[in-house]
Amino acid sequence: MTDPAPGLNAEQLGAYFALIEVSSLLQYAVDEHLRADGDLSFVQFQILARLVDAPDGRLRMTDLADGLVYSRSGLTYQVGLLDKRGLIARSASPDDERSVMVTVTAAGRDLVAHVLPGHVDRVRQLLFEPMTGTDLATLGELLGRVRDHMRATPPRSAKPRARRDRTA
Amino acid sequence: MTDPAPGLNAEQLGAYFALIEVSSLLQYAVDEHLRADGDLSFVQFQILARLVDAPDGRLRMTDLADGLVYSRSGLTYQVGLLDKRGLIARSASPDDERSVMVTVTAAGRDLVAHVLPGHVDRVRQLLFEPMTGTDLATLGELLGRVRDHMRATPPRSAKPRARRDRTA
DNA sequence: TATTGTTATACTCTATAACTATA
DNA sequence: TATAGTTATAGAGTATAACAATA
Repeated sequence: MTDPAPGLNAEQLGAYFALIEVSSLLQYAVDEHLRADGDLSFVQFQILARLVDAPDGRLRMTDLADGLVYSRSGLTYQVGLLDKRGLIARSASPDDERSVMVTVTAAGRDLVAHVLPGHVDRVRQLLFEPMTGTDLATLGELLGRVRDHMRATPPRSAKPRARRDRTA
Repeated sequence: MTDPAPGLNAEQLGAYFALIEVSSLLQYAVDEHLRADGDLSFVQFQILARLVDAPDGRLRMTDLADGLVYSRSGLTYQVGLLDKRGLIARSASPDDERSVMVTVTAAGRDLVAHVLPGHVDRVRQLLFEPMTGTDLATLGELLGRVRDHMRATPPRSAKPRARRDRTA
């Protein structure tokens, strides 16, 4: 900072900070709405949304953990909360007895449907209102590319379970 | 989702999700590094970075709270932690007796300097590696515009203190 | 032996509300 | 009365490690 910073120029720094700030503000606004309108945290909403999107509304715990930047125990905790509220159901997987299938219930789908319009409103108002169609296409392509790079590159949240060499 | 979602088309949805995912992965990686290399959370690093950037390395608590999406008490807590470690110092403001000036200490500057190269490395590797120069310029301009829009538009984190009508 | 998931636990963080002091 | 900041408190969330069960 101050003087350009060793390695990132001013332009890069600006883009980096803007990204952090934009996503923070967006998540803050979206989280606030989800809690008020559906008593859901953003993480819980993401879990439900993924399930609604999945074939038959079902995913294994592991499939859920991937994609969400999340520890296994954290996911168990959140899924447990959703389970208590009857928004999802857990069942044994037929193929692999170790796995747990998570399925959205009708109530879960209803809640997502209830919450989605307002959610989308906020996103549109905050994120997309100041964009042109060209902006949108550019941003989507670019961020998609970056995401793939991040997912592919090096250390993922889905890091090997048994390793503890986190330098910490 | 599934069917385009009421109000956001597939392209918008993709950009939205990519943004959330990219910033989550980035923050996760960056946070991990900061903790390992400097025992700092991302929030703490942001506080220090803002101070290092400020004239005379000083800002009022209120100035710090703006910009960071943060409650006042949360900021007091984090600044308190930094204070205990001798990375910042607090003092009364000469002009306004109510205000508290926060100043980075030499130790704080040293720590930022120590941590910055690795921090920047991660950001560059994850975020900027898959970008062209044009991409960078575009992204910076676009996100800057969106940020200004978000800051200007409606409800900010710096929301009026005395209001409690949060629909909650 | 590796993988899936849960649990127990300990801790960090965050927000709300009440409070003090100054403008 | 409004603003700046702190504190007490209480709760949500997260991660680590240990554990059970299946592959």
